[in-house]
Amino acid sequence: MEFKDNIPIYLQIKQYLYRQIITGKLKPGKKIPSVRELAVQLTVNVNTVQRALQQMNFEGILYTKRGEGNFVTEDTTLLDKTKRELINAELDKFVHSMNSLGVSDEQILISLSEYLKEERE
Amino acid sequence: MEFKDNIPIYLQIKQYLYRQIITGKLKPGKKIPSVRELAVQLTVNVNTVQRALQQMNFEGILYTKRGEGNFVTEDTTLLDKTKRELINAELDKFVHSMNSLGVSDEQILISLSEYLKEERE
DNA sequence: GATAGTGTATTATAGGTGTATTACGGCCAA
DNA sequence: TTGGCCGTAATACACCTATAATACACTATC
Repeated sequence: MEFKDNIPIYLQIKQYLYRQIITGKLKPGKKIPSVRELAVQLTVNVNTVQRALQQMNFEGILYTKRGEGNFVTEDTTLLDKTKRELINAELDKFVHSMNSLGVSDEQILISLSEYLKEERE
Repeated sequence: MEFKDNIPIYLQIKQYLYRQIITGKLKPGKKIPSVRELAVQLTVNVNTVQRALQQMNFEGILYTKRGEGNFVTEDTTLLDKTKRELINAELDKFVHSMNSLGVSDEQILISLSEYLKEERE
C-alpha cells in the first residue's frame, strides 16, 4: 500500500479499512486479518495497525475478541449511517475546496461532468 | 485561522495563500503581508510561515525581494496553469474517494446535484 | 498442559513538525 | 547615517508519529 506523506499512516489505514468494510469487501460479523498479518500486508509496524484498530473499535465499527481477533460489527444500521456520513463528508470537502478556488456551485457540476467525460476516453 | 490537526500547518498556509492568489485576493505583482505579520494573523510562528513561503518561492508563485518582502508572480500564464492544476487535483481526489466508497461515476453526479440542492435550502 | 495464534503493553530510538529565541543582513526613508 | 521594517539562519526544546524489539495475556485446539 502506498501511503501519502504528510498524513499519519494510522489514519490512512483506518480510511482503507473503513472503505473495505463499507464496500463489502470485509463483511459484517466476519473476522478481519490479524494485526500481524495486516502489518505485513501494509508493510507497516504492528503498533501502527493496532492504533488504527483501537480507534475503530472505539468507534464501534469493529469489535475485538482478545485472543481471537477483530471482527466487523453486525450493526448494519451503523454501517449504513457511516457510509452516508463518509460520502457526505467527501461532498462537503469537495464543494468547499472548489468554492475556495473560485468555482461556483453551477461551475462545479459542469467541471465534474466534463472531467468524467474526459476520464472515459 | 483554524488549522486541521493531522496535516502540517505550513502546508495549510501554502494552501491558504495559493487560494488567496488564485481567487485574486492577492494580486499579481503585489506584495503579500510580511512573514511576521502573517505569523501574527495566523497565530503561528515566523519559522512556520517562512517554510511555506520558501516553498512557494521555489515553486515560482512568489518571488522574494530581500529586505522588501514577498510578491505574487506576474506570470499570469503560470497562475492560470496553477489554477487549472489545483482544480483538476480536487476533481481527481474527489472522484477517487467516491469510487473507493463504492459510488459509481453516474451516482457521483447525482449525489452532488442533490447535495447542492439541499445546501441551498 | 502445551502450543500456536490472537490482541496488548512497554521501552527505546529516530524523524518531522512547531515553537521560542536570538542574531544577522538587506532595503528604505527620515 | 540611523532606525525600522524586511527576509534569513541557527539553535534548543517539546510533541507526535512510526519503527523495532520484547514481553505479556487470552483463546482455541490438540
